[in-house]
Amino acid sequence: MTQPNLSAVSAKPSTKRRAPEVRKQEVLTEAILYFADEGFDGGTRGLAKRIGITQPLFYRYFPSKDDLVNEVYRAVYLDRWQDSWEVNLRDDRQPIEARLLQFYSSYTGVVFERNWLRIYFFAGLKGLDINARYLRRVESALLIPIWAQTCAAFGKSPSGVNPTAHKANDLVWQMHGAVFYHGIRQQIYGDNSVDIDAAIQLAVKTYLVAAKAALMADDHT
Amino acid sequence: MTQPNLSAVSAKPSTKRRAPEVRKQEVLTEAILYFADEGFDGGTRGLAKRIGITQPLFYRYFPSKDDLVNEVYRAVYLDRWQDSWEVNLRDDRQPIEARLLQFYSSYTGVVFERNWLRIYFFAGLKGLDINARYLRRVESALLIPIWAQTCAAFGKSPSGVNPTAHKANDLVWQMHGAVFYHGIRQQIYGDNSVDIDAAIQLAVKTYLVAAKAALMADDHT
DNA sequence: GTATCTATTTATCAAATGATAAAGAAATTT
DNA sequence: AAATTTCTTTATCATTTGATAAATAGATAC
Repeated sequence: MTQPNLSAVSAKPSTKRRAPEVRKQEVLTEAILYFADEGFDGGTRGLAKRIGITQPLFYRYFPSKDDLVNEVYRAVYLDRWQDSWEVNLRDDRQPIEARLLQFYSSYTGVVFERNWLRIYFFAGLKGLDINARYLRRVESALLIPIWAQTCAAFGKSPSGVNPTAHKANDLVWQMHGAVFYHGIRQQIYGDNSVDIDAAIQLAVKTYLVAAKAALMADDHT
Repeated sequence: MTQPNLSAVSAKPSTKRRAPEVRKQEVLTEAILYFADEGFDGGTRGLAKRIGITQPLFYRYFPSKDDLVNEVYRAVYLDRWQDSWEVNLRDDRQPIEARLLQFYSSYTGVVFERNWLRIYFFAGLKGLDINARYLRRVESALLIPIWAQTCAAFGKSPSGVNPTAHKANDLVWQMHGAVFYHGIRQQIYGDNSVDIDAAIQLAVKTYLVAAKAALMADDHT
């Protein structure tokens, strides 16, 4: 009945024992990749296999799959926000165009990463409030400051501006949307003909021209 | 053992017998709504309940769930393409601005419908080629013609244009992306502060200004 | 070296999934 | 009205899912 040699041959040379914090971090790191690939309906067994552990081991580190998913969110969205974005946008030692180019270069470097964007859309489709919350932060911490800095760069005060037919931030949203759309095409649709840098340059340039025109139009501040 | 009255009371007054074509269409129509809500991982039992039939009945009309899903795609994407888009964009009896406004009004009316956009993203995340195929059609049938018409409107020939730092269609992609992004915010993220019409007007206006500048810049045709 | 602790696995569960076969019921044909 | 066709349901299956309990095995303490 006993097969002493078989167990010695076939068995697992792989999984070593880890310190709890190490293992938990390892699980979380792999979970990000896994859920980005499979969506949140991806099975815990598939994830376990990818890590090289057995499926019930999750439940020592996370009470339920939902808890794991929530930690994935936190890791992806909160931890990857860079405060330097907000700081650098306000640094008026550099011209506004340079600041915008630099910001979008850094921002898209984070946001147009496959995991980030895919998880973002999985969350949006699932009706979670992650996206709305994130967008609110983007608007208040990034887009509104961008408009304020743009106004300042052209010697205007944001409050005194009377936009012709659109709300003040619409131009910023337009630039942001144009850039973001290229990331979607690249990462979600798998279109590899997209040139992000070119898109950023064009969007920023177009934005500044349009903003200047809008700000100079009502020249009676 | 027999409960004659119970069956008469509780039983199903709902499901009537239908002609095959009618039922198949009914299933397809509801499947679009259902998969747009739940994603393609939504269960066949949930869909059956929503229609008011039993789950095995699907397999009389569709060999497998995958086949049903494929018919959903076809119905949503192929059947909703409007040839008038291509025609009207080329109708130079109207100024280019009016044509663009009219086109995006009609286009977003179709594409920014909840079902359409959600299924589009579910497909994209699942790695299906629907999106890439659709985008190729958008580019060849809509965006490239838009650029050609724009050039014509400013008295240029598309081939003779030497764009400064970007490819010829980048400006069109930028406009398209800015508009599309608003649909995403509205339908995927559930942001109801989005004003699509305003976004269209701004995007078209900005595009035409930028295109004019780009076309007039290299004035040596 | 034995005992204790804890990280990991094996075995297992209940629920849900896509799918099939056979039974039932509403039409239609004759 | 009986027979036949076909639309629909009931019963059921094999897999897969998230999750738990008990057994194993690698550490550390004594």
